[in-house]
Amino acid sequence: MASVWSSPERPAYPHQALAVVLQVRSARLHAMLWQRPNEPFAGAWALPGGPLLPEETLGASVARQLAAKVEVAHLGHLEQLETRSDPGRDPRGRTVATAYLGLIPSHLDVVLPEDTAWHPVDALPTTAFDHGSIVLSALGRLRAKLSYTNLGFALAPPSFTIAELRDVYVAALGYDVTATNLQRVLLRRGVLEPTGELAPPGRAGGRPPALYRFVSPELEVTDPFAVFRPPTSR
Amino acid sequence: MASVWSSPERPAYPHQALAVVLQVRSARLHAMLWQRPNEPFAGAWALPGGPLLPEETLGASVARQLAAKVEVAHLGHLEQLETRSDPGRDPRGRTVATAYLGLIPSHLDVVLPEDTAWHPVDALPTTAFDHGSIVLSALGRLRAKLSYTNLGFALAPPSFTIAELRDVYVAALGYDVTATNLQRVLLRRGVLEPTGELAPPGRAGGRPPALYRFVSPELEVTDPFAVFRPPTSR
DNA sequence: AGGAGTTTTCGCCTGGTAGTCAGAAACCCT
DNA sequence: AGGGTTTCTGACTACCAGGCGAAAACTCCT
Repeated sequence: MASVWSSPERPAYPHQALAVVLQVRSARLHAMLWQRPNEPFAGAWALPGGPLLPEETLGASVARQLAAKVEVAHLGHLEQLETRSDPGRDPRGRTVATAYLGLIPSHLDVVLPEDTAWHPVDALPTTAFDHGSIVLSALGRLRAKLSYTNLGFALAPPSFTIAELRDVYVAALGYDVTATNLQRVLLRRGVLEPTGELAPPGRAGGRPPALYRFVSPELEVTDPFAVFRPPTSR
Repeated sequence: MASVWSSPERPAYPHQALAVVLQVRSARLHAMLWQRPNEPFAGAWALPGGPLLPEETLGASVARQLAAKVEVAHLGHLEQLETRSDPGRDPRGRTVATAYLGLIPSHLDVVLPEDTAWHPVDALPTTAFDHGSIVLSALGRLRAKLSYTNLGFALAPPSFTIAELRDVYVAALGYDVTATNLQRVLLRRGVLEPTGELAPPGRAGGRPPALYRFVSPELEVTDPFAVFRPPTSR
């Protein structure tokens, strides 16, 4: 055991950082994928990513690789997901990959390179390597955190009406939610606050909706969901 | 970007698998650590772990490294935590480490090697590298999952009284919980079931408590805690 | 054998939160 | 001015967690 430390061994394997970048576009949740020109998996769609450099953290590596695709400043959130190490995950030889989850607010219109495109997560094309299952893993993480954190800030525009926010949540969660509940819950938790302004009504008329914003652009757990929580904490 | 795939580059860095193994002992939550004999961090306590071998998954690697310390069959649960990649985390040179969380049921009396010992998590000794913060990360994961999954099965004996189970939860969570609530909640969720047997009362007398067991030894999410859940799911 | 002490078990009550629904409010268009 | 549309607000219901106290079941001591 100590030998590991006393002689940091050479090899290991190429380590790459991958990113599952998600955005709500046209009321559907999309993942960013690029199409592989070469074997293996030529023509299949893969997650953006690349090798970890000598003096780089994984987080910095992901950000650097993504810079080739999008404005990194557009990322509303970036967090580590999991590390895949199956020796057979790349037919050419062993690689270890650490996947990240990246989120882009829905109001940003991202210009992608030629080989890269958005794909609805509920209708993914043929994917390369284990990237399909990594996308599913990212989806699970996003959906869980949307419910018990304020993570919505990373998917929503700077300000929005409750109806617009509802569309974002419906697309991301994949099931219907009512605007009434969304508003009441997020307001009580202190996740949302009104800006004081109103948005113009739609062309069909209707009462002008109030505009809201997320109170904090930092990830916070807003529902402790600790069922055996101590009496004083509630 | 494609170059990454077409020529799997050499270097990368030594990749190791680490494990935070936790067990409730004498009503306190303990972490398994071994004392480093050499520099750096000579005398400090470190997490068990070691290098990833050529044909090994990270999960298998962790299990193999732990076999040097404990019976792997004793592990009630093992899951990946996170991957640390800070270039400065090892003063001798760069390493990347993937940490796992391992749990051992409280009734097993694990015999540890000479250099290895259990330490209460609320009074950790001086730790090596970034291992102290990794233990804290594991703690957070355990405490969260105890509340919304059936993870307790990995910390508790095969059968137990509610009072015994309460002691395990109190130790693991770090705060007081009432036996009444614990019983009612876990029973309603279908996590616990009575064995039908009774345990003998303590030496002071008292009503003989019923024995319970966890219904499933597999990790399951028992509280969807999805606040915006669809109507039918409840 | 009976009573005191101990521990578990069960039922009731309370408070807080999510889900539903209907009506009021505010605006556009004809 | 009135009908259509959308948002907002409040009331009602259901469910669940937390707290408390009484009843049950047992041991020990006298």
